[in-house]
Amino acid sequence: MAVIDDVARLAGVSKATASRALSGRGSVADATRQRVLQAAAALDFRASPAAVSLATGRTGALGVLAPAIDTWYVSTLLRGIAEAALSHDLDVVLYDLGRGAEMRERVFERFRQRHHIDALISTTFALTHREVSRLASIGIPAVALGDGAAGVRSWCLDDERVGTLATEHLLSLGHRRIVHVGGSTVLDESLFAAERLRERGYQRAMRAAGLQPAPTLLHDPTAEASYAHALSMLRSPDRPRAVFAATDEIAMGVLLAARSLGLRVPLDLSVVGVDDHAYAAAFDLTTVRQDPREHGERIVDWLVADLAAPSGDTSHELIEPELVVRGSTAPA
Amino acid sequence: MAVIDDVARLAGVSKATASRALSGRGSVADATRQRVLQAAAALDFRASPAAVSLATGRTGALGVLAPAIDTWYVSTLLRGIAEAALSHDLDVVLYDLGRGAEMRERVFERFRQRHHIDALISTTFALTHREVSRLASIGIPAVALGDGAAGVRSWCLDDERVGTLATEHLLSLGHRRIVHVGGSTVLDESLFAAERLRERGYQRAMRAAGLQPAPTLLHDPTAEASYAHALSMLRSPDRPRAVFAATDEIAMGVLLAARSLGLRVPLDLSVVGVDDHAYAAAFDLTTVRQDPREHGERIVDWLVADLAAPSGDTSHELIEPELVVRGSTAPA
DNA sequence: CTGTTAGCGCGTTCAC
DNA sequence: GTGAACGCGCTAACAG
Repeated sequence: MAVIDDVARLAGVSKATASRALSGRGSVADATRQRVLQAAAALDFRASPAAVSLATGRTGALGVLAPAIDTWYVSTLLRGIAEAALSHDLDVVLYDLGRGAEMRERVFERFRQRHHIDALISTTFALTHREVSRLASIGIPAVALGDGAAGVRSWCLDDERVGTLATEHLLSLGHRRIVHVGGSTVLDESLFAAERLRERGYQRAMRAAGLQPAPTLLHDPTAEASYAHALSMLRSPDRPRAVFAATDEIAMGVLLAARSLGLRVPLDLSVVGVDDHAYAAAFDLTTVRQDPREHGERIVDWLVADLAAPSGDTSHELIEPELVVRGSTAPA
Repeated sequence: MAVIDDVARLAGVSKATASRALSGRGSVADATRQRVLQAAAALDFRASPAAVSLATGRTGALGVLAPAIDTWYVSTLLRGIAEAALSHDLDVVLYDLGRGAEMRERVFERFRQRHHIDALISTTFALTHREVSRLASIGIPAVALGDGAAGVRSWCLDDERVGTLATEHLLSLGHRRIVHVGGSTVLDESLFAAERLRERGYQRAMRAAGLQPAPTLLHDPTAEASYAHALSMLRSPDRPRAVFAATDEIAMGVLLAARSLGLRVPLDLSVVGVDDHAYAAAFDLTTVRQDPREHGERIVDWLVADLAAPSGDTSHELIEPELVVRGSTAPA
């Protein structure tokens, strides 16, 4: 494999000039640049990432810190990040926190090593306070998608707005017996934050309509747990006529339960979810959409700009959710 | 941040000795090694990955080449890979091929650069012949999970066995009107290979039972497309009494269609899927399990061993599938 | 605008 | 078993 010295020799210039011509930094005469570029192409020259990294202190890689990536939201987000990173000529290094404490500890220990990555993207609401402060002490810039930490640029879906959007949709259809089914409290406190905000949005919308919010039903945020809980909820004689589920996965569990009980959706029961999960259309589910792929692209673009010219921006930006009406909701 | 010179000085030895003591290569007196280790710990020394990489030619990273990672199989596989890589102190660099041709081209172009990664794991059946040969010319060792390429160590689910397992289960329950619903041919030829094998397994089992296999119904391998197709299939007067779906996602579409037509599962219709998808239990779906997480761990472990001592092994290993019986299948 | 020189932080000969 | 010197491939600082 050709090295930069070969290119310089073939172009009849010094290593330094070749480097300048190749990287675009520093000024080089046009004719000289052309010769260098041609020589590089002829030799199929590729700079050694390790050498560049050692000389510049940059790695050309972005780290992504994610809790269990086998979920719709995180894996879709990752696609957006990977695509955007590639277009900026950056590698994506994946750190999966898993679902247990042991992995998390090992990942954070690994972070203390130097210069594996130029910047870190922490995704979804899974960092503890201790982890946030550990990240801060590493010295590489970090941004967060989700509940923002102090001193870190972050984006977050406006989860309270999610709750009011979904609830107001049901209210506008004339529903009054509306129940909110949420996720569990067993996961991280910071994940719980999103759930609490969605619940609060629901309660606010109910009260604004002069209605008493029903107690939120909590369980594991999976279709399976939701199915089991929804069965008993829907068997009750005073069952709700409308359900606002905190995620599409939960909503799917409710839909499956309703169907197996012979309830017709949306005639006997209206259901709204959150996410616009890949299956939401197949379930004909009305939902509040968020677009993780676009989130990923947005965060990478921002990071690349900030890497080039650090802005010191530590703002926390709310992402506006969008209601998608499908066939799972109908007038009361 | 402390460098190895600081460690050497504190321990009262030379850089060379410090390096030997830290890496474990070369012989160092026990007492000396202890002093170096203590000094390193005291200074919280971490070797610079870039410098190590430049000196040794190793990057300490594994590349993972994946088609669209927002699918259950790939994202779960990625978890297994990430966890295993972490335990071997390796980074995971993600290359998402996406669903279009443009991304693929850019990813493969990127591969031509040197030494981003020590080895490459290509996952699921998505490589074209041209891509396989491009990979081969890169010079970094590659292994494949899926349809094996010549000269590359590979693992693959025994897809024909998948088909016979599922079909024989339905046959053993007394079913005779069994239809196979498969994925589409619009994706890569190599993905199609798995589908064809599952179909062949179905046909073989049917013929072995003295039955005529029905023509396979093909459509996009999503729950949504499956739902639409299943509706018309199940409305037909001579509808099947049992369905073997090529994936759980397809099976879910069939189940949703059956329920919306008022058909009772498994009384009126038995359904078998493939994967043991995260939702399979919620759907109470009988399925042929594969364990992508375990596949990921297995492949990384093999790779690490082969990196340490290249075996030249280019064998192609079949992974045995396992039937999981749940409530979506019952006697005819 | 260009060439020379000096590192970046390690691993690794080769002497001793 | 240990130390001095060199090299990995590139970029940055300084002259010219």
